[in-house]
Amino acid sequence: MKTYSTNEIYSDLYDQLINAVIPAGSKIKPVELQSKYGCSTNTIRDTLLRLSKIGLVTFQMQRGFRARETSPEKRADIAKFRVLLEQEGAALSIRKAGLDWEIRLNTAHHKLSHIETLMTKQNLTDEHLLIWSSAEFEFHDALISGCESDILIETYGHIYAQFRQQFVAQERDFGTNYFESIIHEHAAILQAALARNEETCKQAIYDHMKRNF
Amino acid sequence: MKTYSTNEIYSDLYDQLINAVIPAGSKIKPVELQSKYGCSTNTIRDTLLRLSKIGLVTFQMQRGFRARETSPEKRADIAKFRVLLEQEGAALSIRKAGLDWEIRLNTAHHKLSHIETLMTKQNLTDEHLLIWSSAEFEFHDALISGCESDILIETYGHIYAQFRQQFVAQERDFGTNYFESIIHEHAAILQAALARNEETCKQAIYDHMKRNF
DNA sequence: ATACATAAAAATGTCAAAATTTTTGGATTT
DNA sequence: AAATCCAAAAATTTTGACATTTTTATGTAT
Repeated sequence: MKTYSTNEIYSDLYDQLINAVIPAGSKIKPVELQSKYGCSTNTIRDTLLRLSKIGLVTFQMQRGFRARETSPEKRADIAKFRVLLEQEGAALSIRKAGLDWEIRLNTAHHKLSHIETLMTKQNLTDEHLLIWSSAEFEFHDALISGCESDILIETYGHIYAQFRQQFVAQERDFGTNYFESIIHEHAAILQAALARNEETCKQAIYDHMKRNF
Repeated sequence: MKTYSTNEIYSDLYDQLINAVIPAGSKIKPVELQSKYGCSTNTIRDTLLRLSKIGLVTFQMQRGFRARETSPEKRADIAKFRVLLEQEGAALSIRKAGLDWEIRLNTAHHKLSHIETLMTKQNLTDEHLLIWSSAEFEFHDALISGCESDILIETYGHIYAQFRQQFVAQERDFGTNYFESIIHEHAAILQAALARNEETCKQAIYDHMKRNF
């Protein structure tokens, strides 16, 4: 039987929350996870407290933990907030960042579009989805990485995680069309960013997200 | 000797962090707090993990806890991010909120301006500062309360707390002028909000914060 | 003196048991 | 049938001891 280090417990739970293996809104009981991870309930508690920092888990005194709730309203709320942060982060990057940023963004986009092209041709496994998911984050993270605001980047990371949590269970109807659309959307964002066109870039970010409102 | 409930430990530490009794950047050792609060180190650890959710405390595996670091750059960063969130929250409130919001905002402003007027006349005790601080938050919180975005409101709360933590130690040179200035700034925000003028309100928010950039 | 290795001390993390609180399910009353 | 009460069960929190890791202090070699 596999034994888990605390960090492994953390990232395993993280993945399960992100991929809705632990469904949004469901109760999370330390006792039930104890046997799986081979540790005490306290270690689980500790880990869940750390996950509550990024908002994947909610915590109430004497009532324990839950995977963060979801609803159509909450999904729209997160999506809109993500747009606000990403637009600001991208605009600041466009204004302030240098060549490093352009290279980083380009690289991230290259990886992402490679994976996305694959995914229009093959039927998609969970494995693919996991790789895609992290590549997508890296692209968006690269986009805002030149903004020179640590707190914006930190907060965006939390919101992106929550966004995944809320939507992943939702859109299992990916289909070929979906990836073909977002290939173009990501390309539009990249192009506007490299052209240093703030308004076009903001618009492209909005267009990329608007299906989720 | 006073005994503390866990919630009291939490809010006591919260206050100490907000008011820089625990200075920004300093190490926080559970063992040292244990005797003061009359509990085990684990309970302190638990509480500190919860405080790290709102960003007042940073945590690193195997390295324990610190009050969040401060520096001129970090202060400017937090202040600018606060402007972003508050401008968006206020603009959405202006667009969406109804009479309830106006009343709530007006009430909060009334309280705040009363306290601030007092503070131009008397010399200010820590007691006053504590009351002012919570009234100030209530006003800004009321301003964005009509935005219909839970995640924006939640995040704003965290950022506001961090803002206080970063700045309270800084501007001990309050002086009479300071309160006379912010009385006008708060009034300008209120007036623009009630007039439903988004751009003016955003500008007033910016003006209120710009001394901190 | 500087750098490196090592031992002692301090701090942090993990555990299992005990104490506390909440939830559950059945019996009783309205 | 709905609401209230109670006791048993389950879940959560707290504790103190123990294990691990990091930090500090000391001594040795370069």
